[in-house]
Amino acid sequence: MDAQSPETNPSPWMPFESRRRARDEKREAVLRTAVRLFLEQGYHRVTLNDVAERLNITKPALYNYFRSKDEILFECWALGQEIVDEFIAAIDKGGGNALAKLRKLIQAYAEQMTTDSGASLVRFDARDLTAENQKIVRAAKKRIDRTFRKYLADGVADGSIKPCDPKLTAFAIAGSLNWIGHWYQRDGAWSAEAVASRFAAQLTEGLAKAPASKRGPATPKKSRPAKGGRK
Amino acid sequence: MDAQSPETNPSPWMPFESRRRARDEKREAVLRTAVRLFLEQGYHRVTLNDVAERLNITKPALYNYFRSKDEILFECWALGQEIVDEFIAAIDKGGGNALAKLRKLIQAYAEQMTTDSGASLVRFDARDLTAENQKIVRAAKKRIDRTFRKYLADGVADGSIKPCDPKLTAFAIAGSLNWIGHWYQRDGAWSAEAVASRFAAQLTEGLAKAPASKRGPATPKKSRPAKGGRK
DNA sequence: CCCGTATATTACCCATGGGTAAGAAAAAGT
DNA sequence: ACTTTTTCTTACCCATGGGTAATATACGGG
Repeated sequence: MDAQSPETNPSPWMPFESRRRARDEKREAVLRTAVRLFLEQGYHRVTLNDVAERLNITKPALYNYFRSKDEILFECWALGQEIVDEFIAAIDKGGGNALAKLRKLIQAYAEQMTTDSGASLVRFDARDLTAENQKIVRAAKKRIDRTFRKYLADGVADGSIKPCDPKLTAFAIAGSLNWIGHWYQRDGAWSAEAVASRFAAQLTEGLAKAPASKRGPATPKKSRPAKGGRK
Repeated sequence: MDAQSPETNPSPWMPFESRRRARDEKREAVLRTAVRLFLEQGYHRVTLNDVAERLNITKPALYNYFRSKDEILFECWALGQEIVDEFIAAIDKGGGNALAKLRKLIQAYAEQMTTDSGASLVRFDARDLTAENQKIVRAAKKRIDRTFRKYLADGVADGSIKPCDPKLTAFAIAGSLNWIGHWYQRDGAWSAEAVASRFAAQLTEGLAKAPASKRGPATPKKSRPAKGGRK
């Protein structure tokens, strides 16, 4: 993930300097700044002046890139959702039985929750969007939910997961994962990958039918040299 | 806008009728209405006029009972927190080993999440409150978190729970439970108690050291472990 | 160097909604 | 009754902040 130095502005608008970056880069810079501010202070407490100020521009300049505040919010959300859709597609195409796919999904989703764009998926309020965009958000949430339920149901069917109610279990897992977006902070004791792998292990070990010996033994931290993040 | 919800018109201010209820009842009625509206539409989209209108009064009348909008929000939150504090105290005083207490806590907390006052604990944004009230909220959240972690740590210590990281596991459990406040709706297929007991079972069965038979905990020893881990 | 286009700024509009002032209308006290 | 206190209403204030208009500045091509 892009190194965004603390507190500094990665703004393409340097006060008195080359202001000639490509339009898309500026658009993205707006979104990165907006996401950060929305998460820090909450959408309703952040004004467009705040966003603009942090970018060394003025509010009306934002309207060259976006039509409204809620469109900015939506695009922020979309950035995060895009990533989720991508890894869902990748996992779905990949191999493994249902339980293995579920583990991958949990791992990827948990990691996503530790990022700004991931946290925005659960910490933004869809009701701040237009009716049309709310529909899009609802559809996306439904896609995620369906994926979790499908893996659970498939796992029960193929015997890799012990009988459970897919709907309720999906809610339980999603809740655990979404919550990461509320408490995780980069400067904490746990790396994103560490949190994700612990969650993947812990959330599935109660579900696996046979003693989960695929990769991580029941004892968590011995065999996995998962110290610093690879990648 | 729409007509009053047919079943729910607990307003002591009937249009042209007895307006003589006790002050505290009216205060509570304001809070019940406010909680409902805040949950339905979100704090920032609800105006005090909206709240007043649903109570058949006008906005300034609210200021006889509250000093500000954010005080109303805080009192709404406090109603829900009070209940949590009560059952935490009850469970803590009650019997059972750490695992049993954890189950009780999960059950009670899950049920609370299916109520308006419970959902408000996780769906309200503390940043809408004054700095002092934010401190109170943070302290309360910390109390809950400490309770979960304590039961987990005690359980690991007394052998009723298999080794795990109490902090991370507490987050996982709390996340599942808090999420209930986001998806549960009373008119769904599941009763609050049913959801709660399923969660209590499912979230702990992966933790229990011995295969948990339906009711009888594996080892109902007299274990009353040291309680003062830290304070 | 000039002109068209993209981009940014200054200055403004105005709906919204929290909050208040002043006084009417009930309750309660005497 | 009539006075006092509490409760509620009408009418208003005004800071906030999303959004716009008019205009200025930079940029790229001829």
